[in-house]
Amino acid sequence: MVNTDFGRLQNCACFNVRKTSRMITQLFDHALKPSGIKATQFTLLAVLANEREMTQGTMTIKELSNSLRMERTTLTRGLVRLEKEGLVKKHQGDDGRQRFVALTPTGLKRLTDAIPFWEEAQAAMEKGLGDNFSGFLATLETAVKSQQIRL
Amino acid sequence: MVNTDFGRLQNCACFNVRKTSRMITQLFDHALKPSGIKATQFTLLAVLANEREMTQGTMTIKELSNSLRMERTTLTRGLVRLEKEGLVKKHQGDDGRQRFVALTPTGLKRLTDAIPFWEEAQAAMEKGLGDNFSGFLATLETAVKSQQIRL
DNA sequence: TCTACTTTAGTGTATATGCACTTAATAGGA
DNA sequence: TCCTATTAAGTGCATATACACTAAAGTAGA
Repeated sequence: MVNTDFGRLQNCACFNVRKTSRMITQLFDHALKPSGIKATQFTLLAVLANEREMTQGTMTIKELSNSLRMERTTLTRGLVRLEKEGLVKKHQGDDGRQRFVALTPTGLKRLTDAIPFWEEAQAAMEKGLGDNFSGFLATLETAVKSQQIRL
Repeated sequence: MVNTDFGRLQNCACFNVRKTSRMITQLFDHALKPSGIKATQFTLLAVLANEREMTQGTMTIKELSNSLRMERTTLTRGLVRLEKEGLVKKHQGDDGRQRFVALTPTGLKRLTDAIPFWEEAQAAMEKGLGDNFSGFLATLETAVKSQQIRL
């Protein structure tokens, strides 16, 4: 007997997280419009800025990819675009295989200029979710951690 | 005084939901591999199957796009691919502007064949999140609802 | 030191996503 | 009835995403 209750498929974790992701990405992209960068690019620049602040150093593509939990080759394509705009720069280290990625001064400026627009979108989410906001982030973190096998 | 505390950017709702979305999508795509469809296509077929079951009818592109909260043109591209594979079919109604979309028998079979693989991935999420699973879905729903202005 | 394995990054290809714009069809009023 | 506004869908273009594969560099053992 084949199960034809398709309604339960609407509880699909993938469908729901992607739907939410689309909505939130549109919100952030819209808010960031005046800054000239998209939400994903903002994220990249932010991680690089934070890393520079914390370790005074740069990260390899692989380290960045682990940190963002983004497929390495996806990251490569994004960095190419940022590099073309002069926002990041790649350096070769002692190990000739590795590429270290760092913000340029232009990239840092672009990021800091974008922050107020990011704040708008982030505030909209915080307002919308109210007390649930930190729970929202925590839940996402839990979901990611729960499947950390496939890194 | 410029704020240079980039650490707080890691609480970005967009970054975190996209990260989670990437992880979960990889999990589902991997599980669905033997079925020959990807997670997003599974979602599309599932919504169409559910709608057929519920209303005996078909949906227009616009209705589908609202239901999935997916930009209409994104949906159009996805449907073209599914139509090429013979999984869905578009029909023109009385209103010549509208296109009604329906599962084909092949599409229905592909979907039902894929369900066991979907169950695997869904079960992995349920196992990973444990008691938090329903809360996870509820949180995503809340986030989407909280910004429903931009539909 | 040579060779085989491993590690790091890039390419080819395909899907997913959405904005700006266009096209086609309907609706509604003068 | 015609003209204009609205609505539904499609196209051009660009970014995001990831798998399979390739290339290059380092590692380690015979």
